[in-house]
Amino acid sequence: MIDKIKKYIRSLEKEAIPQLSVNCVIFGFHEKTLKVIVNKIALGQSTMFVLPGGYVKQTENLTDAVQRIVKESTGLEKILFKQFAVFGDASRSFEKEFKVLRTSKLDGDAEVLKWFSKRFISVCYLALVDFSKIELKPTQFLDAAQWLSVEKAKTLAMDHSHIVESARESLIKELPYAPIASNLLPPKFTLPDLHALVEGILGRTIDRPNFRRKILKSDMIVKVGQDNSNKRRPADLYAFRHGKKTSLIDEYKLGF
Amino acid sequence: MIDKIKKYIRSLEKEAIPQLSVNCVIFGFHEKTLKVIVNKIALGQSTMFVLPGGYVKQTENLTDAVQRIVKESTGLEKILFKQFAVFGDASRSFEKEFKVLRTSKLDGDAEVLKWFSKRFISVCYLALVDFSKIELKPTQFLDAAQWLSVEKAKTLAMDHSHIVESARESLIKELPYAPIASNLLPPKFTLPDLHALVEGILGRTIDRPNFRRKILKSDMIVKVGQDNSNKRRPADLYAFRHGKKTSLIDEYKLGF
DNA sequence: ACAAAAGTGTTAGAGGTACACCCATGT
DNA sequence: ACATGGGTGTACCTCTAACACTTTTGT
Repeated sequence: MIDKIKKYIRSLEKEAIPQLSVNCVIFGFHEKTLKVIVNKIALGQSTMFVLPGGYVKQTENLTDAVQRIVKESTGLEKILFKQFAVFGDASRSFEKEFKVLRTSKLDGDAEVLKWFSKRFISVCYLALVDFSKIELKPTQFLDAAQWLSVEKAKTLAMDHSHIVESARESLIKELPYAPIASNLLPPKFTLPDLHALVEGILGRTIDRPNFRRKILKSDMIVKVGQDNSNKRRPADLYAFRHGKKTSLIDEYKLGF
Repeated sequence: MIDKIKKYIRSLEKEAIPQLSVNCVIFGFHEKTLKVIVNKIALGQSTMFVLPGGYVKQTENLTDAVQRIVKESTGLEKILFKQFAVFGDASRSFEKEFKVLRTSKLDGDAEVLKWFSKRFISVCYLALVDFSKIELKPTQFLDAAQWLSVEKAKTLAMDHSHIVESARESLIKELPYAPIASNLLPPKFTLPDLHALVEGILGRTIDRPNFRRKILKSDMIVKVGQDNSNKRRPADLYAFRHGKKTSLIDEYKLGF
């Protein structure tokens, strides 16, 4: 294992841009909750959770690196993503995290420790995926990824919790302008679904009747059937009209 | 000159993060126009304009690098700035720009050419300054910076025009949330000034009477006197109440 | 007196908020 | 029948957009 890691590090030193990484906050929506994908790292007795991420090849565009990383974790290819922040303070490295893992064999290895103690600048992207289409996969050095509710993602390694928080803020700011909902929901969905999603993103309640009217008047969704699920009164199913606007408000109003 | 550049490059190779740079879009407002600071590079017969920028030292936070660069160009220290995008496609370098400068001695120098042909990832920041406080200064390798109207900043070197355009979009999106106006105007200003500023940022007209009412009702500015300027009817002078909200709308409404 | 820019008033209509109410289904 | 969640109606109020109007200055 350690040899495999060393080999990987050496290949990065040749191919990758030094001290630069990419991290992805991959959002999904399930059971009325906004969730993100995290990777579990278990070395020795300690475990920690990190965001999916990786390095950028010299010959690779940043966006291509993101697509590669998202595909690794989710199998999906053409999804919506957006660069939202860069984290790169002078002290930003995995050095602390590595020193905590006393029980790991890696701890003693100078070459590996040195690599992970380097300062890294991370360009961060948020990505939106349809939860129901995702089959989480193990990646090269990690166990299978897993979903974690955004509310519970407060104890990730290094600054990754901050990255999630920042991604969420960015998502809120983008909500009015970008087709966010249509990327987080399956092709067919009910209005209560959409309502819960928007409430989940904003972190507050929205009057249900008013929400319905606003969305319906905007003309961005069409009724496509009935919900066959087995609960109470069946809800109408809707789909976003593609080609039409799919953002939740239609222009820069900004209060003016 | 060329030796000085070579020396600089060698110092960067020791101290700076490789392939990473910082660029600043420094906005100011003057004569009812939104402007940005650019540097003129004159080598041989050709000239080109670039955004203020520089490298990040290994031991330096990104924000410290930005402050250093802004200070170099403007002399100002505590100003508002915000990271808004990263540009870093695989083909992003100054190679083309350098090859165009046939008449320059630098063109023939392999070491310098190689340095400037490297792929660079640029973390971009927008900064807001009070135009009236700025005294533009020449920097290490450049003539004095100069103000250029945003509308005319379409032909900067490499992708710098795109960076400006992107900064402006970001500024518009931030307008409702951040204290933008108070950083672009002098401490005392008239309502017509503020009106023109917002129109300048948004790139469209706003009904003057309605604008006045909206701003005044928001309670974020106070009357502090009369304008002593020598035109027509004197306008009232206002100042932002610090401590109070200074953004143009007060909360995330987002259409809901 | 007149032009130009600052500042005030007014009105119709759109949009937001809050809440009461009706409807369809499973148990 | 009744609880639950889906879906509709409506009244009140605020905000917006548009434009007419008044005021204060310099010439």
